[in-house]
Amino acid sequence: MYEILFQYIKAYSTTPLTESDMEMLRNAFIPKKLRKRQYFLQAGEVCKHTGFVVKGAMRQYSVDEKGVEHIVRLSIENWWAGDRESFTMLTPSIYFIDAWEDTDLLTITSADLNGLSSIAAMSELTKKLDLNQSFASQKRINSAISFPAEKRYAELEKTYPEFLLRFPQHVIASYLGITKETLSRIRRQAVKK
Amino acid sequence: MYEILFQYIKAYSTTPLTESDMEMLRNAFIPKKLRKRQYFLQAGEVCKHTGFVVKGAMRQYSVDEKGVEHIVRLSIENWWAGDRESFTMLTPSIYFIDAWEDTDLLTITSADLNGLSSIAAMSELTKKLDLNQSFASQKRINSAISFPAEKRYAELEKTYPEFLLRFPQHVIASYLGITKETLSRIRRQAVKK
DNA sequence: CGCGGGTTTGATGATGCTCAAGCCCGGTGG
DNA sequence: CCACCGGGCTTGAGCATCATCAAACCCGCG
Repeated sequence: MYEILFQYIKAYSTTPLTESDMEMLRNAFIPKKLRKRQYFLQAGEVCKHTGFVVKGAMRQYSVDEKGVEHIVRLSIENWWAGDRESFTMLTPSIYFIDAWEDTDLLTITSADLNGLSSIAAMSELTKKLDLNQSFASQKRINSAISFPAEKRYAELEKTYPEFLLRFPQHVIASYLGITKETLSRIRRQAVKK
Repeated sequence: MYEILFQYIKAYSTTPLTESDMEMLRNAFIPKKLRKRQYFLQAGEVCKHTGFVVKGAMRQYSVDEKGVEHIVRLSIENWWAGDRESFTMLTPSIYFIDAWEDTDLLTITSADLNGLSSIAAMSELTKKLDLNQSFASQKRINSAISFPAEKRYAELEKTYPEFLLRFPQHVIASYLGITKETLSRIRRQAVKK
């Protein structure tokens, strides 16, 4: 279980992990299993843990006043789940996070994560992740305001093809900010070409 | 000129700036003046400098195949201008950045910025900025996929009222991902209430 | 006075949503 | 073995939102 996390950290960092580093990581990260549909976070709560997805798939979404879900983030193996803002600021979240498949996580609290900053590879990792997150967000904002639904779908297909295999269409539609009906029609058009 | 930057850094950090810190900052940050409409960055270039806005207002935007501008970011005093991804990865940018008003910047290269990480207040600052950027992006994505134009405008009015005073409506419209005509009509409706 | 930049208004049409119905398919239980 | 159910996907009709295009207006400024 932890091996996967170690591999992941190594892949992201230039400095190796010592045996004592790994010991610290094993102590700080707590395994957690979620069954399909089980909540990892509910709106209104503070996101006390962030989770590394060892196996499974998760959704992060807001729910509007009409009860419609709007998916802001999807996570599968080797991704993270958690509301970064709530987690670091310890403020109540506006998002729900739940498991879309049965999922194995390695979870950690904000305090424990800060405690790991002495591990060079970890501070390197969190910095890179924050940056990558930033870049991805910028692009998604640009897409959202610049392109029609059809193009955004094509882009998703290219950028994260894994998502299309792991999540049903209505989830993908919500991620793109459109309805499942619209996505269905877009795909029919796309096939024609 | 540098005083404003120092004040800004102090406001964001818990550690004070020493005289030698300030000396380093003065050496690393180069003043630059831009006239209205002058480019700070053009698509295809690598964003070699990021700029702290001492005075003025700037736009960052992409241009689609029809030649339409899509504004992804607006910066005024005490904000930063630059394409974070291109700047840190040294890859060509897809964005244009130009001055909307005559603008005074303090610019710095990626290498020089890294060199400043020895100043505690600076590494604290960049970390906080990255995080804030992350949070803001997440919210904007959520808005873009969840809410109709009218609500997004109301949100902008609440979050960044300064923007409405500094930029003309067609710029705001582009930032919201709608046309100037739509924004004009939205505002007429809003006044009625 | 005329010009340029910005805003407004109207008419028309595309895009995407809502609601409703039907289909497909892989369970589950009689 | 089949009936039924639930989840997901598709299709259609009507409607809301927003874009496009074109024209007019407003106003500060040379």
